[in-house]
Amino acid sequence: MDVFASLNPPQREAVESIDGPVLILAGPGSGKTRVITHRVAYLVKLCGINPYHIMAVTFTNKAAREMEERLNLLVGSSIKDLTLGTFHAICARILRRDGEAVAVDSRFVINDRSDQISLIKRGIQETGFDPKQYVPEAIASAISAAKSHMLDPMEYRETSHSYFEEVVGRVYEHYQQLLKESNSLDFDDLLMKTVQLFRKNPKVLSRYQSRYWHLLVDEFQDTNIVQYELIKLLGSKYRNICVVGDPDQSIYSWRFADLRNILSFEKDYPDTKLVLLEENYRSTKMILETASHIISANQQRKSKDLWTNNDTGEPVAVVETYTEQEEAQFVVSEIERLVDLGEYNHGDCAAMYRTNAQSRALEEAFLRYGTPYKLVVGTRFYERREIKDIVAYLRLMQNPDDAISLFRTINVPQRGIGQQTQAKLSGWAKSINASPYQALHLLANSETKEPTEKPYFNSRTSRILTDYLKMVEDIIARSSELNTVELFDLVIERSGYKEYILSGQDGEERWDNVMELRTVAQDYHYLNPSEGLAAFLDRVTLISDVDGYDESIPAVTLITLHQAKGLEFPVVFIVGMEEGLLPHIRSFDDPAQMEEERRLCYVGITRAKEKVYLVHAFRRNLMGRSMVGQPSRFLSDIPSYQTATSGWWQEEESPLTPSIHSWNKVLVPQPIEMELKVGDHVHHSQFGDGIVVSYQPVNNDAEVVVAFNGAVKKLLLSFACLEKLE
DNA sequence: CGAAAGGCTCTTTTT
DNA sequence: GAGCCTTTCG
Repeated sequence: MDVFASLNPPQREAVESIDGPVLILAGPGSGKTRVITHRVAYLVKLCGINPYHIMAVTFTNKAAREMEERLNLLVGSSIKDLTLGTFHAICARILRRDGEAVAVDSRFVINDRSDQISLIKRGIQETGFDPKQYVPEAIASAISAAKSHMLDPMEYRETSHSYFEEVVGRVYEHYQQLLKESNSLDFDDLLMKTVQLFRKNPKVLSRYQSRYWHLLVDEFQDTNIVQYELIKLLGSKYRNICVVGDPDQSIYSWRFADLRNILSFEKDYPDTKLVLLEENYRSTKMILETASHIISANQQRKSKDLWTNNDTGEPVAVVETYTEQEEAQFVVSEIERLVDLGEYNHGDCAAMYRTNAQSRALEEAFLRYGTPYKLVVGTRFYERREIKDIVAYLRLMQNPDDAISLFRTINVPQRGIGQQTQAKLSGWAKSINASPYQALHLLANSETKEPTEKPYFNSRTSRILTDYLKMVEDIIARSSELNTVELFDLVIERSGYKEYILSGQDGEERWDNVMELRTVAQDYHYLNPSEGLAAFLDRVTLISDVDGYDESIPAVTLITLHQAKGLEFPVVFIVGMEEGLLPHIRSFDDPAQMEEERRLCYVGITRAKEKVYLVHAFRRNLMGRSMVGQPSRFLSDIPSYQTATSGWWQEEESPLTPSIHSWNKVLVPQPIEMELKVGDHVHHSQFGDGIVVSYQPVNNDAEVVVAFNGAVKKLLLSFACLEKLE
């Protein structure tokens, strides 16, 4: 094997610079993935380093799996000793092994986002606040921010300055208590506890430091401070740290990823070797230039010179449709046209959007025309009710103190344990400082206790509770001798879940989902019982969205722009190119967030190899209401010579093809019935009330500048749907 | 005391 | 349009 064949000089340098810190800034399509895999292959094959001494961190499990497959081809099976995975997965493994030193019980379960929200909601209530006044999501986000900056509740409260932060601090403290009681960790804990473990236990740290001679981190622009600290700690012995990233593709700041990590890296490691990968092998010149124009408008950015030897290609198509339905129809009919021409097949095409809600209109159009598509819904499989139910049962077997899972399973199938009973049980458990499981145990087994200490349950309820407890205890008793699949089957059998789910709505489909989960469990049947169960549960919780994405299926990909990072397609449609959607309205008042929206757009366009369509609709249904939107500001950053606003993409008339207009031409010329003058009060459906600041007749239309509350907008009279207020 | 039906709010992106 | 919460009915 020649590890270097077909690497260009900077790629080769990135692969060969194995002594000391390396920062690789890799533009889109610059062969970043190849560099990383070849670097590992180089270390193992040519430098003779045992994969046991290498850690490679990827952004998704899917990326890890792909790297493993490629390395298997390049290096062979010895690669199984490589430490490979996401930060979260790697930390979970470390904590299962060594977490005791920071009071983490090795049987901990991991709470996903929705578990986290429900626990925080309980935290808000039990701290004496009102979850309606303090939105759990907002508190969750603040707590996550604190953890991402490694602040424990005490430290957080020392730094808090507002009343809201005071509330967050109190909830945070109590939330940690709840996590502890239920022996569970949230995503942020996995990272933070691992850092704490290393900081407080030099011996443990030293063991890991000695093990990892080489560290690699992909998607470094999307790491947060804790992750940075983790790498810094792990790498401080050998200092062979290689990080790869692209600041222009940083799109996770809302998850507290911090671009400053790249700056910190060069500061913390002054001897860093910097490698720039600037040759793009993916896209046409037109596409690359269009993307560059869009990203160049960002202020907070180092400019770089991306170039390609690829063909010039076609201009990017900018398309306006009348509604979102027409938008979806355009995407479908255009794909069918390309397929009919024999130029592409369905699997070459992807439709990308800013928000998940946008997938609906697309899906409907694909279904209606029978065009095959695949919707990337990795995590949503695991968010399904039936899946969460079964996972909750299995979590309970690993960790019966897990209150979330206990209350999720206690009345599913319905046993007659309603909210009242659950609240009583929960309250009593809390009052005696026990988990609900322990409380049930006391209830069932200790007749010696004072009767007043126990809550009163009528005989029927008592019996049901005892039966439930007995079922859980029985399964736990047998769990040590059952592999993951056997345990899975036992849970289904003893809980009566099959009959329950089959008798309900969409029973067959839901049962199929349960069986699909079972096939995942089969992957772990060869491990010993406790190890297998833990690994299975970690996997289903730490699953990332794109993990279930299968590129080999010959169908059109429907995907969010965030999920699309790291993928590539010959043909890319970006839909919803409108103000308020891309850029999203929530970024309007924050320039930094606006720049991130722009990067998101950049990520989308640079996924394309040959064709890009930027599509926007004149009106769109948002929350039931039909709204009129303006074309995205990003469209105006593309020089007109690089866009085709009509023509080339629809040489043949297709019966499906909707009427298409260019966004910068008049769409639906309407007679102007309204005369406005400076100073008039007007109403706009999106921006509210405002005052006309200027009025400029243009052809048959007029440009009106209106000062709305907080924003000054330039509008075209015929499209703005302004109402004159008297 | 539990299950089903209607009214309310809020809509970004996700390990 | 959906999920969550509250109310109402059995």
